[in-house]
Amino acid sequence: MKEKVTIYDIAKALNITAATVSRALNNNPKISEATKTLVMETAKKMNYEQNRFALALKSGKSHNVGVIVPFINRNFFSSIIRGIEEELYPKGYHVIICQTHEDAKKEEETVQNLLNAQVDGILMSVSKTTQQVRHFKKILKSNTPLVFFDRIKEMDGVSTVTINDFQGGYMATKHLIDVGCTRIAHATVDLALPIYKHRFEGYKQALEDHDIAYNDDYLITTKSDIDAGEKAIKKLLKLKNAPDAIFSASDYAALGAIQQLNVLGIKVPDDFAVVGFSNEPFTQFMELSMSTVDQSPVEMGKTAARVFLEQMKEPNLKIMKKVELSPELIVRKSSSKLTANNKQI
Amino acid sequence: MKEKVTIYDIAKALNITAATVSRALNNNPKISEATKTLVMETAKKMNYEQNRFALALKSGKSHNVGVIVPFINRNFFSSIIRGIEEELYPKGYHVIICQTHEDAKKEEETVQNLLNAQVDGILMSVSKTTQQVRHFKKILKSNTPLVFFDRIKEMDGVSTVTINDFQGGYMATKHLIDVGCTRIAHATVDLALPIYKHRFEGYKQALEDHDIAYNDDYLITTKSDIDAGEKAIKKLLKLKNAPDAIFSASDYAALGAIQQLNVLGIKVPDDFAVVGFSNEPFTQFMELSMSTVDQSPVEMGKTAARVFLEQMKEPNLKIMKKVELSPELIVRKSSSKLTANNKQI
DNA sequence: TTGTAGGCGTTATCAG
DNA sequence: CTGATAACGCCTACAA
Repeated sequence: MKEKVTIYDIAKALNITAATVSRALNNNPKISEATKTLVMETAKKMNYEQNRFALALKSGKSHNVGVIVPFINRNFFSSIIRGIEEELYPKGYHVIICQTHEDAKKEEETVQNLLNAQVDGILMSVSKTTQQVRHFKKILKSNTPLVFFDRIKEMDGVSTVTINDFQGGYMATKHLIDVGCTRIAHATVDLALPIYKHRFEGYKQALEDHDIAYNDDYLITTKSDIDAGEKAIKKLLKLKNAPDAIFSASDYAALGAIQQLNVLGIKVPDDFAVVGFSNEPFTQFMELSMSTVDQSPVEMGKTAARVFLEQMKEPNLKIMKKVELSPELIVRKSSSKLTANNKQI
Repeated sequence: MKEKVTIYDIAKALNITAATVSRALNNNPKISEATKTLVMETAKKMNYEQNRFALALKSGKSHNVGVIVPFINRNFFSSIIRGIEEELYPKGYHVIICQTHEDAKKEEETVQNLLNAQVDGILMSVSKTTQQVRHFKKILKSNTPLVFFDRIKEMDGVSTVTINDFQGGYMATKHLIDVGCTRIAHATVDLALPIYKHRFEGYKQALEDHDIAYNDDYLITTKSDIDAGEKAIKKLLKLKNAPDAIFSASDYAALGAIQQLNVLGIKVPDDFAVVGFSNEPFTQFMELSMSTVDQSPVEMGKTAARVFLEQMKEPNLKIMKKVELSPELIVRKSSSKLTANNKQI
């Protein structure tokens, strides 16, 4: 009952040869319809299942793709993975997931590992600590399609899917200006990483476009957690000319900021407006819901998957595609002043 | 540069035979240390990587495990997956993830799919709509270890990892009684599913143990979303003898309940206490943070993975293990009345 | 201690 | 249209 049935078994049953069975199963045009249907039927009858290993050995394709993210249980990443899975499953690919824990070394090791496993492609978001690109080059050298999403590393031959972080930063900042804020601080995480750099640049550009001088004191570098947000507020409020708003590149830091503002008795949004980034689920469930920038992660995952599929279609020519999705500003209570010409969501 | 080097290549380079190379690489005791190290070295030098397909074809083991969940981007599940990955990766297994979207048909198909892919085991949480067990039997018949986590189906030969939902329901309800509530409602999702049934039974038992009569009017079946929670509150408050607390088997419904209570101007927790279930991340970030029951999902994933590994160690004997983790009551503001003898977290 | 040969399940090439 | 055969890369009796 449990022994696998092979094409030989069904060949024997029909008094033909395995090659014919194989061809029939693969819809080879030079097989008579008669035997084709005959083979198909008995195959079904005998519960035949193609052995993927044999196929993989022969073809060199595993029909698996590797996905590497820092942590799986971060909503942003798990949503991307969801998108990838939904796009790739119908095409017969399985998704192998690995996490780096933001550790460059683990990332290198994982890449090597997936390469050994002969995945047909690697889709990944680069760890924060990654400096080297050696392991990425190895992927390319092995002729395996590589797609970066969100956290990218500029490299020749690698496709990327990102959102327009500049635009996101711009929108968030412009919104704060629109609701009447004039001293807008920015909390970033690490300006060495493109995503944060672009958000910062968008912030700066929005200020400039509205004749607000950029103030270095208002730029604060924090970790992406609640604690960091609290500290940031403490520090900012000590300034002579304290800000009246903050655009945080991290929802978590923004949350910490709001909590600290509450502690200090400063009214959000009236006395201090806050906008985060990422649209983490909790932002909409907070009593004082948080304005933020949505990155449509599921869509991002689907897009990354589609880029990979395109690449698979043209195995001989190197495609390098850069897709940029548009962020969406979501205005909620934390920045909804009555003076504003904005619509509440 | 990109052609794979095989054991034949390294055999040729050393003027020995591939078999010897294979043995050396596998640390076969009947190979001289001299050739062993020699082989090892040149293998490294030539960047030899074992072809996993060939190995898989020969051994029948893929070193992949399949994980099936309803949705990947639900914190509970992604945390479980995180635990599984962290436990299995060091042992050389890769984790393939698939989602059912709570669709029984998709679940069957996915199982079949993973079986074809010859995964070495399947770890899964059963879809809400699943009635049949045909596909599970197929897994067992193929001699593939099967581990259910959280959402299980009682079946012979299947290991399970769950939390003690009865205890969770009991703790939550007892806590509400402790803070002085006497008319405690319960929102469930589907009593046909073991997890919800057990939570309900815990609820009932706690009432009984404290001499509170169970009231059928207080049992309300909702979906697991915000909307459902709002409706539930509306319905409950129409009762002649309206409840003064609710234990919801879903954090989302609990959230909806709190929101609706706010709309109606009913003070939480003083006039109406709320406890949810699952400890979704948003529950602690709400302005009025929500009491809930934590299920330690990462630990659950790790445990499921360990159960799988045990099973792999003893391939000949059928192990059937039932692990039950303890839930943890997390008391937050939504149920922290001053009258209570509880500690705030 | 090492070599030889066969097989894991498929597919591709070459005949017929 | 179909059959025979080799090959994908590795492992393992069996022989030497």
